[in-house]
Amino acid sequence: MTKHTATTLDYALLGLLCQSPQSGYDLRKVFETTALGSFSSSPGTIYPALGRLEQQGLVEGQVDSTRAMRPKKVFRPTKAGRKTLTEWLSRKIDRGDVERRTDELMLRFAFHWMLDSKTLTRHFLESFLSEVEDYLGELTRQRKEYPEDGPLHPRLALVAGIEQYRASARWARKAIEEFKEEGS
Amino acid sequence: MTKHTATTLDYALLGLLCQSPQSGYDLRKVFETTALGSFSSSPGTIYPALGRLEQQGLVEGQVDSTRAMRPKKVFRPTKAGRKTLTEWLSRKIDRGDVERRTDELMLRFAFHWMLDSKTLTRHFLESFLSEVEDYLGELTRQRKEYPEDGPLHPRLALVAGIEQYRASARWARKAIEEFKEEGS
DNA sequence: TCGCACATGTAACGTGTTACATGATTCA
DNA sequence: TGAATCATGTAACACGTTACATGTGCGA
Repeated sequence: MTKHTATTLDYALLGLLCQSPQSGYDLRKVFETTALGSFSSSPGTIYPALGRLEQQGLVEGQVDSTRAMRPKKVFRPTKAGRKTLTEWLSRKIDRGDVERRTDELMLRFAFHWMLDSKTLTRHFLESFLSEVEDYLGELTRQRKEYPEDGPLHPRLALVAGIEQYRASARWARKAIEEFKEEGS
Repeated sequence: MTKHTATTLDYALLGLLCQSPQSGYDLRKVFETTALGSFSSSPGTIYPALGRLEQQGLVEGQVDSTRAMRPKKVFRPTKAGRKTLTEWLSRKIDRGDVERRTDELMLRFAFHWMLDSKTLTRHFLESFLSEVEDYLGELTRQRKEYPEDGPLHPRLALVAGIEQYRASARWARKAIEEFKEEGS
């Protein structure tokens, strides 16, 4: 029950378990076969992480008793686990998140269906967009201030970043539209 | 001199020192004020990293003797250091790089000016583009196979990823044009 | 003289990476 | 019988994060 700060992987696991209870092995397959791959690699990370979550009382695992031999420990989130996850989902987005943790933000967004609230999702997208636009301003300024005679490659790398964030901004604007309608 | 595997931060430091010799404090400011911020935060990371690089003989630091009191250790890359860096710059790009280390790839590209070879840079961009297109195919397939009745948010998160990689692909195509001309 | 920017470091801690270890079940 | 897949873990290691420690020089 000790209060530890959870890592991105912890939240990813928690989120997946909220979708459907499953074993460590099942979770590994999800990471291997989907775009979530960037959040974990292998047994050495995932099993200890599940153990930690269990110790903290965020998930509970029970050995599947139907199959006698060949144990399989199926984990499901506890009430505290769900609360921790939703707290994370609704956490305020800051500059650091968009600067160096965009992937984590997208993970958060993916799990937002749990909240089942168009308002909260819209709010998430709007503050995401606002931070992205802010940061885009900063990047654009940096590109403008880049010395004319400086090497070409760093400038292009900067442009690559700008284009990526522009793409994120466009995506967010479009997504906001999808959550504009009234209702749940 | 022991052979250790270098981290991204190590290469970032090495690359910056190839641009101009400077102190740990100077380097920290670079990380704080530019888009490179995602690669380091603070003294606790950067000074130990410099120490490691020095032990491995990749950089050498000498205390600025002009200022009597108030020491300032200026680092510059050794020949081995430059070699390590260029080896990294010309390393083959694989799927894992585009899947989970795009930022590192952009860092590599930024330092490509050191190689001073349009051919190598073009080659870098072409294989980057090819891997990105490959991965885009995979992501698109995942989106198509996503169940119709599945939750909306994960699908949108997937689309966000797709759009980001599309932006990268567009950027790469444009950049390749800039390195098409004959010369150096 | 008060505080800020300069300038360099160390220590504890946790976590990801990599590699290894173990054994059951299924299928060719 | 051998290989691949299912299924869960442990151990060594290094790195990043965070917080702390220390002291100089300069400007208000």
